[in-house]
Amino acid sequence: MPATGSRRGPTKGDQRERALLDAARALFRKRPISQVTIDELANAAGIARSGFYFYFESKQAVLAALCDQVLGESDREMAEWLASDGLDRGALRRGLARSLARWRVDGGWLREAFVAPDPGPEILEVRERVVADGCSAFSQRIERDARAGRTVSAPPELLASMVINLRSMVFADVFARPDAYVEDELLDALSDAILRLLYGVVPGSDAG
Amino acid sequence: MPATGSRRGPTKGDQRERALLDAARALFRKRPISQVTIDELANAAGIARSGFYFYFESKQAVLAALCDQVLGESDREMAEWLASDGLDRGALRRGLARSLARWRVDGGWLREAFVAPDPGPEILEVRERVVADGCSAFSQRIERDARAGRTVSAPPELLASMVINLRSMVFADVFARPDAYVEDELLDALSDAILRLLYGVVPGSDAG
DNA sequence: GAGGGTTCTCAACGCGATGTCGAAAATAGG
DNA sequence: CCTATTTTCGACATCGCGTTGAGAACCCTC
Repeated sequence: MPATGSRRGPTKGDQRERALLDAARALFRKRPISQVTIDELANAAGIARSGFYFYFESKQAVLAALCDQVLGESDREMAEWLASDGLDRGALRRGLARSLARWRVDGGWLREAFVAPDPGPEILEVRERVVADGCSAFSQRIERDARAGRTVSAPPELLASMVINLRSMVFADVFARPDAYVEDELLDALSDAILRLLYGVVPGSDAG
Repeated sequence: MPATGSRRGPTKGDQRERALLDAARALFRKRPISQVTIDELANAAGIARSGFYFYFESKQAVLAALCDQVLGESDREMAEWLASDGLDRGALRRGLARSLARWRVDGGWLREAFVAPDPGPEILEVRERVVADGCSAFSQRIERDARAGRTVSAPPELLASMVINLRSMVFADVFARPDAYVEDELLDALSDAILRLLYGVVPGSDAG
């Protein structure tokens, strides 16, 4: 099997690997992943098509690597709220804002990667890891709330996956129709919706 | 361009078109759409690969026709709740149950079709129509509630899309991991979540 | 600055899926 | 039975993927 990649110091090959990753990110931002051929990906990185396979096994593998990269960056987006106490709508809203900013840039292909019909094993692995991590982080927050006496009427894992999915889908929709929403209003509505979903009411709001 | 299909009376060709559609549905239930080749699709319907093109222009076209078919059947799932008055958790839950039953069978490929990265124009058209219809139906229900004095704190269209997406994602998850949920509990939790999302509280529940 | 191992590059090949064409077979009508 | 339309299929051309094996570039060490 090829695609062992380079192992020694940061030689020429590492530059190429980066170049491929960068080229891929740029291309995926412009066009559906399935329409980007390995040929043009390689060309964009300055090598021939067959050279591509020295670095990656397939387009899926590039995608997985790219996801890893981006998702690593995104880990801290919601950290503030996850660590916070009480409902803390402010922290939640800030986290959502950070998350939305990322979606605005890389949302398209990220969504493609994560929602793809038949992802290769590499993607599947990244996907499962990320979903599991996200759900467990949210679950913990929710369980903590439950112990603190806040009302939570469904299994925390289910609520966690609902919140995560809700966020993703709304952001995906924003990405698809950028002009349909005003960012501030959207963030307000989404924050409220999540708090309502989790706890039934929003402090300072008119629910009752 | 081929694929004009048969136009005269219900001759032999119409049977074949149906056979193709049926074969496609059966195959798509078993395997990711992208892995189903036109060759095996045609064979399953009893004709040679090249004969396929007499009936459809591409696999995408078959998929679009199939979506049309299924989505027509599904229109009435949530009708009861949409027409009902007040919170009517029972009607909501029944609608969700019906919807879930369909997802259990056709959810996989439907999701693939609707969530696909770069759908052909045919799919795109069906998709947009369905999403628009669904959102507007839900929006109307929500607006009616708002007028009736029930508290709704976000734009109805946004809430509608949240509810629809929430349902889809939860069902998609059920489809992916059938054993992770108990149907009754799931439906309870989802009904409550939706009511909470929309109105903040659930009648007879412990929110407050 | 020659040798030798590793790292990197690429042209050529084989494969499988798609879509097109034109000729032939089935079918229906007169 | 003869003819026109509908339906079927084999052969071809194309495109993208992944592999292979030969060799160029690089980087050490002596």
